[in-house]
Amino acid sequence: MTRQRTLLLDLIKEAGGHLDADELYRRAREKQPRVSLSTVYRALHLFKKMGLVEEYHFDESHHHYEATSKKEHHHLLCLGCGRVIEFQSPLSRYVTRNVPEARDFHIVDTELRMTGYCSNCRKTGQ
Amino acid sequence: MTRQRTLLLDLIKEAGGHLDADELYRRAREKQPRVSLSTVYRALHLFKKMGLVEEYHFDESHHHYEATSKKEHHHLLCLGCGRVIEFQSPLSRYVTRNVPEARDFHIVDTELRMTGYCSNCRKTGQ
DNA sequence: GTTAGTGCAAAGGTTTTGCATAATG
DNA sequence: CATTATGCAAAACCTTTGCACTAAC
Repeated sequence: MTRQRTLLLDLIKEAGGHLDADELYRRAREKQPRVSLSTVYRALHLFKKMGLVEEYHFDESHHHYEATSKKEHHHLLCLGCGRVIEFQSPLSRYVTRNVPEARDFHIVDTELRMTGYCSNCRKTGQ
Repeated sequence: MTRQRTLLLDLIKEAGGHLDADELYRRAREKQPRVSLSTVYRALHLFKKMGLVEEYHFDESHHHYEATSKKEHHHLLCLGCGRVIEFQSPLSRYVTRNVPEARDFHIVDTELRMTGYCSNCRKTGQ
């Protein structure tokens, strides 16, 4: 555990939500101006492997990361305002119970991503 | 509609499963040796916007594309052999019915991606 | 001290763009 | 013939890697 890794993990945890590598890099440099992007990526890989952080594929271009939480949760992405709404739902249980193809599958990870328009954006005509 | 786009759409449809841009490019060149990768990407964007094709985020690096099917379906990815198993499940209905946060959301798209180990890979010790 | 992590810059893979040429309607 | 799509090469974007240097244990 190095100074950089401690900082990065703290930032991820205190962010609550999801960060991308670049945002994490920017926040890290405010505290330690000399951290490099490589360190950020290397730390993210490490944290992911250690199970401390989870990687999400929200949009087409790049990834988002988030501190692993105990509860299974998923994301709603609003196409209007870009807001990301988290919700809890035992989807992996639902799927293992209801989907024959999944029955003899040993599930490691479940990622549900729904896109659409939130109530606000629907009112304002998107 | 140009010669290239017709070919590309045909290839996507006849592939059944999912293709990435590069695979599509390779197949296209077998029929029309001079198509370019740019054309492939431009066509994929267009098809996506037209609703003819859907984009999936299976792994971290690049995207996969698939002809839009009528039935809602999702994917199981085996971490052992790389196999992709499709299954049908009315998950968006399940979520809109059971998740309060989703109730006043107008859902456009639902993408569930589960990773794990298929029965074969479990038997052979992964 | 030895091992592992860092910063920098350069390379990697995927996707996008500018521009002149060619094809479409 | 005007408009739109194409091919090519170059750029952009995100991520990874090589290597000399520094920090951790």
